[in-house]
Amino acid sequence: MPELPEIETVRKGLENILKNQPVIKRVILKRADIRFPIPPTLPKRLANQPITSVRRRAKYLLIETPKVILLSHLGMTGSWRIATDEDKHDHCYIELADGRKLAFCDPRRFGLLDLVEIGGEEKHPRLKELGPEPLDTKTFTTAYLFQTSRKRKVATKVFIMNQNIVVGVGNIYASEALFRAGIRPTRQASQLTQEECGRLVKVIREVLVESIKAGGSTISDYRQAGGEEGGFQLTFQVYDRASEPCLKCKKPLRSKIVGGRSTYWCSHCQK
DNA sequence: CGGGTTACCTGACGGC
DNA sequence: TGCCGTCAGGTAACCC
Repeated sequence: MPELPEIETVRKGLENILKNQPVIKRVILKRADIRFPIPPTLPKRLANQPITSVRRRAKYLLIETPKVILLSHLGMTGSWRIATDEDKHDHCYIELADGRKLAFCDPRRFGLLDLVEIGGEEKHPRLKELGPEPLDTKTFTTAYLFQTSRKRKVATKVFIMNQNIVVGVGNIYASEALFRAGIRPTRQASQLTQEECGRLVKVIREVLVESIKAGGSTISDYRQAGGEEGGFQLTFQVYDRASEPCLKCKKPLRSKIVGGRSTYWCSHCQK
């Protein structure tokens, strides 16, 4: 479901919703596990804590309090909302002292809720292996991508979706970025030239930034934290457009499974 | 370790 | 109307 632009859009929405630093009154878990067990101490540790900030690392959201950080991942179908109703897939409610209630909902339960100790982000098992942020021009560079790809035999699409190489790129933006870069998804990562790595770095950043500006991509269930749909799905050039004409050359777009995921490209425009 | 496959889970949709 | 197969924005646990 959500890739970097969708998570960043949710982060901004939550930041806006929580900007007055509301105090958490009570946390209610509706089940003990989602994909992994939720720490049983989570409700107690968050109780009476003010929410001081909402940050993002990769596709994870970090809701910060002075004593502990609530880590969440939305998996394919997760969402945060101010709840005015109950959904059967709500797994956690955060009751705020101002009377509002935050709900974490995730029908497929591929998401995650966990705690991170203050200052312990580098040690957390889900965070410690993550690659650079694609929007950070200091760490996600042409030289970095070229060097890390040298001995990799995997398809370039699989390579850029590997969160240990670069974070935030999922199945949609991988296809979109490769189209923009003119690189076939199936090209071995080790075959990429330095120049191609430079184009990839540029277009990955470009497509993510454009999508964030549009509020992310809504396919079916992704919504912004305020419930609005995103708009970037209207600008997809290849994703989910198998056999439709390429917007550059008019040839029918191709699709096949690469690395277990549906993949779309133009065999004329991408080499 | 790198690379490939499968499993996890619910729901929507299309074909019969 | 219903049943059945397929697919979905992610990731980690398995294999070799």
